[in-house]
Amino acid sequence: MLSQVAQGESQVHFRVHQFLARENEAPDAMLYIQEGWACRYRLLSDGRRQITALYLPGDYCDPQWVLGGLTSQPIVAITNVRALRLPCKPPAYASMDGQQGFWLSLSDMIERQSAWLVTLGCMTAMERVAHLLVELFERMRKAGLAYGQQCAMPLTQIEIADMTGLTPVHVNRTLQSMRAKGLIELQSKWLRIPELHALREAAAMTGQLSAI
Amino acid sequence: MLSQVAQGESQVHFRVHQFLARENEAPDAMLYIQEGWACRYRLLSDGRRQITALYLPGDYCDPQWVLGGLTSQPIVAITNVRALRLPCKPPAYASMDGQQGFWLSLSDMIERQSAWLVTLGCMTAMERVAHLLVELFERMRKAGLAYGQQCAMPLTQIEIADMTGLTPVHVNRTLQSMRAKGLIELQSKWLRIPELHALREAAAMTGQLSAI
DNA sequence: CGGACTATTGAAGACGTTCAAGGTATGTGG
DNA sequence: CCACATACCTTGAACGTCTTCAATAGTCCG
Repeated sequence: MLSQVAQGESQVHFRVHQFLARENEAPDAMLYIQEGWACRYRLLSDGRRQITALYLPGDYCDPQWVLGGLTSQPIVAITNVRALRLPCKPPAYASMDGQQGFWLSLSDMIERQSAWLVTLGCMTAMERVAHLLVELFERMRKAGLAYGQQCAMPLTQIEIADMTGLTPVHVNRTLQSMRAKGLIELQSKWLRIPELHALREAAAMTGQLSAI
Repeated sequence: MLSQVAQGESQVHFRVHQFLARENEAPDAMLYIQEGWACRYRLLSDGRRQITALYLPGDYCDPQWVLGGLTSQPIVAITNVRALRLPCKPPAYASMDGQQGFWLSLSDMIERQSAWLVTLGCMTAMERVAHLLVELFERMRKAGLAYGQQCAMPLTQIEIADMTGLTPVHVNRTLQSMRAKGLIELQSKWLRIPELHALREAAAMTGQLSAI
């Protein structure tokens, strides 16, 4: 979408576990992720954590910032991240006219969030993990980062647990069960999906349109 | 916010269980809810249902429609609904300049959705139900529809179950447990919260800012 | 009054959690 | 290059929360 560094834009880098944004900040710029993964999350006082959004290459971070207000949740790098800094003075929606891609991005984020409400509210462990892996694969493919049936998958099982609302132990057992069924091959941060159709079925995503 | 019927606007009414919107429609107008409750939901092929948004008086239905695209989820009336029809031709963001209230509304909706991801991903049954009741009460109060410690609460236990990701049976037991602890009084569609502070604590909402 | 939906209660069972321990990678510094 | 530390993954056993199934009682409305 953005192929070169234009006026006011600059490249920034973040290392694993480094914050792209902290809580209650007034963001002055959005980030266009070029490489690496990041996530937004909420931490409860007793240590429970829920990841509420994932940012992959090609994503804006965070689209909702243009609506104004403070950042309500921190965003942290899951891998090393390279991004483009896009200055914006919220509420900056006026200046976004014609940036179809950006509004689509906001719309997509809301849509994904809705889909995750359904997943967390209705689905079994297997369906949740399957849903996550399908979503990741299809987003990576859309970003041109899938190679045949494979793509990078840098999430740890703890991070998968914090996304799916499960415990790390149960995520482990669920992944093994999926491996045993031949639904996925997952090792050394690399995911292969022999039959996407089968995995989508296991995710109760039949009938839903693919993200492609 | 809107006190009279202006150009192009018109009042519309919906009865309980009537659709405000169906799936895969191209919405040509937003609705500004004046009276009554409605909800957006997703239904799975095997009957599981997740309510993904609640629309109360003073809410726009649905803010994300201005971002364009088709409606991805149906919206149905929970009670009789009176609303104002606000024509808009998406993408209509350009014409929304200066409508601060509207953008705030979109921002609030995204914020609430994030909060519900946390609730569904991390919280116990008691915390989920408490969270829902606190949120409803504070939204009703904001709309000027709370009277002291009380407000209307037209949701059935089945609808509470579909919001919280629990079974109706367990919602029933949870509500009784909350009544036994003196956290709520709930009967004939009317909610009273003796000590909001205590209920917020039961909802693990301590430290979070009130919606007021 | 009758029918449909909603609320309540009990008992049994499943899915996921918790606790605990051991094993395997990964990276860093000496 | 090896030693060590840290983080991540894997496995087992016991437990708990929530579900499921089923039956009864209450409420609303034509």
